[in-house]
Amino acid sequence: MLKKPEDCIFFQLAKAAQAGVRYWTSRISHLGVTAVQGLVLAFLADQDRVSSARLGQRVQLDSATLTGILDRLERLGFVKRHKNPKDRRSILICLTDDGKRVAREIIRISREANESFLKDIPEEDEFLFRSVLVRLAQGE
Amino acid sequence: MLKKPEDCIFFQLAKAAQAGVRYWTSRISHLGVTAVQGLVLAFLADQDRVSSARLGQRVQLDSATLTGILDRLERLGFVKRHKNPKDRRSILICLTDDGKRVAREIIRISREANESFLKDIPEEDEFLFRSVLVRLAQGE
DNA sequence: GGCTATTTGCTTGTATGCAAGTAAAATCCC
DNA sequence: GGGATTTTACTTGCATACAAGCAAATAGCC
Repeated sequence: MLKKPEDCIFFQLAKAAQAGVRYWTSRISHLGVTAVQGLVLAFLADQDRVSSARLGQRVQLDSATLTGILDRLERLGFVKRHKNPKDRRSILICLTDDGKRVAREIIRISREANESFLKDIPEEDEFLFRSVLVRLAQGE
Repeated sequence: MLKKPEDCIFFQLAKAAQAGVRYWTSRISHLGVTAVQGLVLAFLADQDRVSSARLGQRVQLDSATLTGILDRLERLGFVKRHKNPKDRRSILICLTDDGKRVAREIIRISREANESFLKDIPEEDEFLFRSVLVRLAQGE
């Protein structure tokens, strides 16, 4: 922390991310899903019938965490676990029809939500900001 | 999400913050504290003998969350809850001698950790990046 | 073929976050 | 002065995160 603890990058990152989760949650909670559940549905809409391991790599979620999230998405009726005939260890995560509908709506909402969350950030700063985020996320 | 879910700002923020927490954790875990516990100790080193409410405002932590964190810091012997003679509802959070030692060490580590976490980010980009983080964190 | 190492999804235990609600104490307002 | 409102710290319940470890299944290697 330079002069104050508030200057610590880990604090600043955590609080900005929390603000993002709060905002994103407020935009999709009426669909009955949480922020993370909504992101997982969006990833599944982009690539369906994937193994839990592959989905976890894509969403960058621990297998322990993902198991719980899939449990809840399955209980909500948005997702189903299917057997993988090619590999009896793995499962194939599939969106249900309901899941597909909700996922499409989430993707629609996300466009507007991204824009309005960043409305006070000049366009030319946004590109740099996002690229730093991605660089830091990869960073190790 | 523009073309891909990975482009969603809420996803990018969350993953960058997670990487930050992982890095920060790896730097201070030998002291026996978690990432958040370490930040709370740093805030207490900056301002000791504060009420839980005031500390919560400063660290931007929910009172429910802070209660648990203080429980664990107290169990570790780094913090003590004292009565506030001026207001019997509130408590004064105080660093113990051990807590002060650890907090000083954490602050020392944080300088190097901030620098090395951001080592691939050009200086001129860092200022803009941090200012956007702070703006988004306040944003509502 | 058969033994070993790896992969896969899961469980358990701990630590945040946050919504909702509580009891005690202080404050407001007439 | 005293009732209504607000503040304070806490509790409960749920949803991530992640370390550690498990059993079943597959892949690698001799």
